[in-house]
Amino acid sequence: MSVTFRRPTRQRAAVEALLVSIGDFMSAQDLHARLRAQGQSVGLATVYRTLQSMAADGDVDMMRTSDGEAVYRRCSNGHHHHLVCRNCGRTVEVEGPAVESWTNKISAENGFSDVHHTLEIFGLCSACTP
Amino acid sequence: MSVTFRRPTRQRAAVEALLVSIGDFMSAQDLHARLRAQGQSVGLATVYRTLQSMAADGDVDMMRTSDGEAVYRRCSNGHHHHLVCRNCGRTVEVEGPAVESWTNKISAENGFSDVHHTLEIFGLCSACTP
DNA sequence: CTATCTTCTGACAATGATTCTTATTGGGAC
DNA sequence: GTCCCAATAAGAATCATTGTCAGAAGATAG
Repeated sequence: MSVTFRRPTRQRAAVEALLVSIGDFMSAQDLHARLRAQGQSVGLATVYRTLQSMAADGDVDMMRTSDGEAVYRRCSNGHHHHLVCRNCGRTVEVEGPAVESWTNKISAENGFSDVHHTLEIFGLCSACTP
Repeated sequence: MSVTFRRPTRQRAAVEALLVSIGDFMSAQDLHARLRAQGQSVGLATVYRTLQSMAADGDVDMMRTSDGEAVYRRCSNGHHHHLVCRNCGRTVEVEGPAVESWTNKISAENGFSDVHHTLEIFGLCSACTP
């Protein structure tokens, strides 16, 4: 568990605060636009770098939308997955101990080590079901 | 199961043949470069369009690498997941009925319908384990 | 507090995958 | 063969992401 030191800067604080206030997945571009709209002056590259370091530290959760764009969210700690509404974007965090053990078993059976996995579920939430 | 009609063209055949002969995941860019190297004249946009339609028809399997690039592979039919070596790229297809039922259960519990999911496992294969 | 060391940041250029545009081609029904 | 329309080629355009590098701002020793 490498907990690299990060300097507390205005920009880092702004990104974190915005993530907290939104509480939902957002792309780096979107985050940057909102910071600008708030009058906060933060560079786009900085937003990217900050999100990457936060993701590396486990402070935010990163996932890719179906078209490959990276989106980030302030997240509870611990490994979990997402149930995402493909219509309204609502996201539910879910845990699956059974999935964890399954991936470990499968990996071991095939001689794979040092594994991690990604699992996302896309569908229509109750509000968006016709 | 919507089986849209596709015109049998030289380009489509070339893409399919190459996917079969390689038998492993490859990006659209890579596929295009190889076709060119073989002397086949196929446009890049055509490769993209062809792969997209093939993926839509279920003829190939699409997954995204950790850096967001889409890669495609001629695949056995049916839903399955992948165990990918992050060092050498070797891929093993795995099936997980338990995972399927788990995602269905979770989705139902949260009121989600019409769901699909993505699951990829990344690790080091036995040959690449130090 | 000041000097200094280092990391972080900002502006913009560069990259690279993917999509768009438009004129052209070729499959297939008749 | 002829006509129609989907498929294609070429390159431009888009867009997320990363690289560059000089300057700014925390940290820390003195």
